Amino acid sequence: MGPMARQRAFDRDEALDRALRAFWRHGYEATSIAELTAVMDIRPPSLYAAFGDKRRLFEEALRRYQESYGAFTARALAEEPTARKAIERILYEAADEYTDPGHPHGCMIISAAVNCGPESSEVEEGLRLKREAAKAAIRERIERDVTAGLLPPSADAAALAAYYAAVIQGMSTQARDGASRDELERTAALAMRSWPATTPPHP
Amino acid sequence: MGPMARQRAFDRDEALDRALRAFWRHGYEATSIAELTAVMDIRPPSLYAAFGDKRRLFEEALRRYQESYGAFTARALAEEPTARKAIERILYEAADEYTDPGHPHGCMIISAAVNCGPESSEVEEGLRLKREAAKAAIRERIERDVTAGLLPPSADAAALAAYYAAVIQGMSTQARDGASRDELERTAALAMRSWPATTPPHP
DNA sequence: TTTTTCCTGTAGCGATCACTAAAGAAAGGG
DNA sequence: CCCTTTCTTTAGTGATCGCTACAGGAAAAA
Repeated sequence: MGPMARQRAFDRDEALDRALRAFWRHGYEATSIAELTAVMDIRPPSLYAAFGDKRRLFEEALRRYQESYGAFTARALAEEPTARKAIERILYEAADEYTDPGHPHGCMIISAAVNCGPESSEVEEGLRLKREAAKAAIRERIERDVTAGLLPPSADAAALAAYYAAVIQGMSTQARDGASRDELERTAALAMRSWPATTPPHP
Repeated sequence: MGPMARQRAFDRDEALDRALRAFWRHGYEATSIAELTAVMDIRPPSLYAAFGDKRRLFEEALRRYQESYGAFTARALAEEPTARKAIERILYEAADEYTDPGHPHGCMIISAAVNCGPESSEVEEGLRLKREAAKAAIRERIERDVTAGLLPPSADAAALAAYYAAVIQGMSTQARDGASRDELERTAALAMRSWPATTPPHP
C-alpha cells in the first residue's frame, strides 16, 4: 500500500445540492463560478478538482435533479394504472412541487437553459432533448391505454401528450412568476377537463 | 440657422428590428453588445448614440415587439364579441405566430429574461409584470362575460385566466423546442375543451 | 520524523463583458 | 475655402468571465 493522501474537507453532496439550487434558480449561463463557489463555500480549485468544470457540474446537478425533485413524473407514469390517473397525478404533484417554498420554483429542466449564448448551445440542446423525452413518455403511456381499449382509437395520443406537456411547462412558468399552489391546482383541474371520454362512441 | 450636422448612415428602424430578433432568440443577458453590433452592422459608439445603452435598447425593442408581433392578444381581447372567441382566437393566432419561420419562435415576453444574473433582475421583473398584466387582461375579459350573463356565476375567471395563460406560455416553450403549427393548433383545440358551459345550470 | 499524496487558498491567466475617449469624416452654412 | 456639428471608426477602459499555476498544509504509511 502506498501512502494515504489528504481528504476532502467539504461535503461533496451538500456542495452539489447548493450548486443545483443556484443553477435551478438562475440557469446555467447566469450562474457564475464566483456565485457557485460562494454558495458552495469552497474555492475554485476545490470545485474544479471535485466536479471537473462548470459544464460537468451542471450535468451532475441535473442528473441529481432528475433523480430527486424531478422524479415524480416518471414515478406517476410507472405506478398509476391508467394514463389518465398518471397525468392527473403529474399535474397535481407539479402544482405542489413547483411551488414548494423549500427550493426554487418551477422545473429546472424547463427553465435552466432558455437564454443561452453560442457557447452553451449544447446545454440548451441537452435540456430540449430531455423535454422531448418527457413528452414522448407521456405519449407512449397514452398509446398503451389506446391499445388496451381504455381510450377510443380516435384519441390522438401525440396531440394529448403535446397538450399536457405544454400545460406542465406553463405551470412551471407560472410558478416562477409567483403563482400559488392553489392556483396551479385549479389549472390542473381545468386541464383534466380536456381528457377524452374513456368510453369510445359506439357505432 | 446654425450649421447642419452629419446624418446617421444606417436605418435606425431596421437596426432596431435586428436587435429585437437577437434579443428574441437568445434573451437579454445572453445577447452581447458584440453580437448586437454584428447583426445591426454598426459599431458600438453608433449603437450607444442611437439607443442609449443595452438596457434601453432592449426596452425599445420590447416596446416594438408588443406593438407588432405581440399585439395579437390585445387585439383579440378588444375585437371579439365574447371572452370565449377572444381566447380561442388568441390560442390559434399564437399557434401561427409562435411558429412563423420569418422570425424567432415563441413569445419574447415569455422567454427573453428567464436566466438572469443579479444585474438584470429589473429586466426580469419588468417582463414578469407584463405577463401578469396579460393574465389580468384575460381575467377581466372573462369577468365581463360573467357579469353579462354569458358565463355562469360559478365560472372562476381568475382560474380560467391562469389556466389559459399557462397554456399560452407552454405553447411558447413548445414552439421554441421545434413544435409545428399543426401541433400547437391541436393543443389549442384541446385547451378550448376546458371552457365552461355557456349556459348556467338552471335550478 | 520522513515521505508521499492530494486537498486548499492565493493570486492571476487570457478572453470577453458593457461601455467610451479621441480623432477622422461627412454634411451644410458662411 | 473654413467652421460648426454630429456621425463614424479605431482602439481601447476597468470589470468580470471560466479556469488554473503554484505554494503550503494535512493526513497516513514507513
